[in-house]
Amino acid sequence: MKKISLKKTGRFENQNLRMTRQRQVILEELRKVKTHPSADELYEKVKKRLPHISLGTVYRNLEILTRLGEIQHIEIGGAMKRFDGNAQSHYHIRCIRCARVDDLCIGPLKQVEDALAGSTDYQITGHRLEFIGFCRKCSK
Amino acid sequence: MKKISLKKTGRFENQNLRMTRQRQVILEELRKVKTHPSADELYEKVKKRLPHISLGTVYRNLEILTRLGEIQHIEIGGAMKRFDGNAQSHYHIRCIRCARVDDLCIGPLKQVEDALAGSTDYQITGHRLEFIGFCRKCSK
DNA sequence: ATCCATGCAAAGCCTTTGCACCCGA
DNA sequence: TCGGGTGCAAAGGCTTTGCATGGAT
Repeated sequence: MKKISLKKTGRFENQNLRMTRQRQVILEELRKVKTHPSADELYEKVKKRLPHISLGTVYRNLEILTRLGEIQHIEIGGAMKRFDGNAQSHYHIRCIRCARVDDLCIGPLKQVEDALAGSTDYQITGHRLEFIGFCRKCSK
Repeated sequence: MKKISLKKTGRFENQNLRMTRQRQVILEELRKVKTHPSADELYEKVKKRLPHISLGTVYRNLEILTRLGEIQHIEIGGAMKRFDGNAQSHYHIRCIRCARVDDLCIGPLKQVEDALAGSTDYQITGHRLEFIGFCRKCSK
């Protein structure tokens, strides 16, 4: 497998970060798969190459790599669930900074699901769309 | 405040569910606010009217009400974070039944953010879109 | 009178964190 | 060498669950 190098980007050096064996393997294993593993699933994969790695290290590195933009979280919102008394289909917008969530008054965008036509073998039942940005208060 | 009645829909009776005072108040309080409270925040509100209610009851009812379609969760994905080795912006599709997540090969839909123009005072920085449905295996 | 729902508390789960030692640059 | 990184384990925070009791129909 081609060894992944991030040195050219300078992302690590510029932030006083080091490329440890653990970090490298975590990144390689995540890049290798097409699935979207949880931290624990990735931990299991990495452990085959580095049997003594700890789950905490996996978490720490995933957080760092996400911050650097090398990988991404799949998830809208935080770990804490939020509830909406309005069961009607509508979209939300979330503030990056203060985590506030507001409703949007635009209705379901038909073109969204249309755009998907033919490019998946899933049987689509719906979609969820969330915008992110800064709320008025946090824009200042 | 207008008392909420779900009896006309038969949603409760048909499923051998009962409309308890706790369930009613939880639903009323959630309908009353425009924010999107977490379970705990809602618990605090409900507790003002029913001081002896337990957090567990709030959780149980939110789960039931969501299942009935009376309210909705705001959150894509589950409580467990998932990671993607591809930091490029792309969309995901998630299977309702087995929770599997796949990438979609359609790029960012420009019209999505365009559709929002003028209907929010947020400073938009991006959006997240996730489709939901049944994967091929679970469609059978 | 049923049996679903509740309150309480314990258990679960995923994630974060403190600390002493390790090691990449 | 030096300070970021690691392993380990404990702590955290939110959510779920077991159980005896309560209450809606």
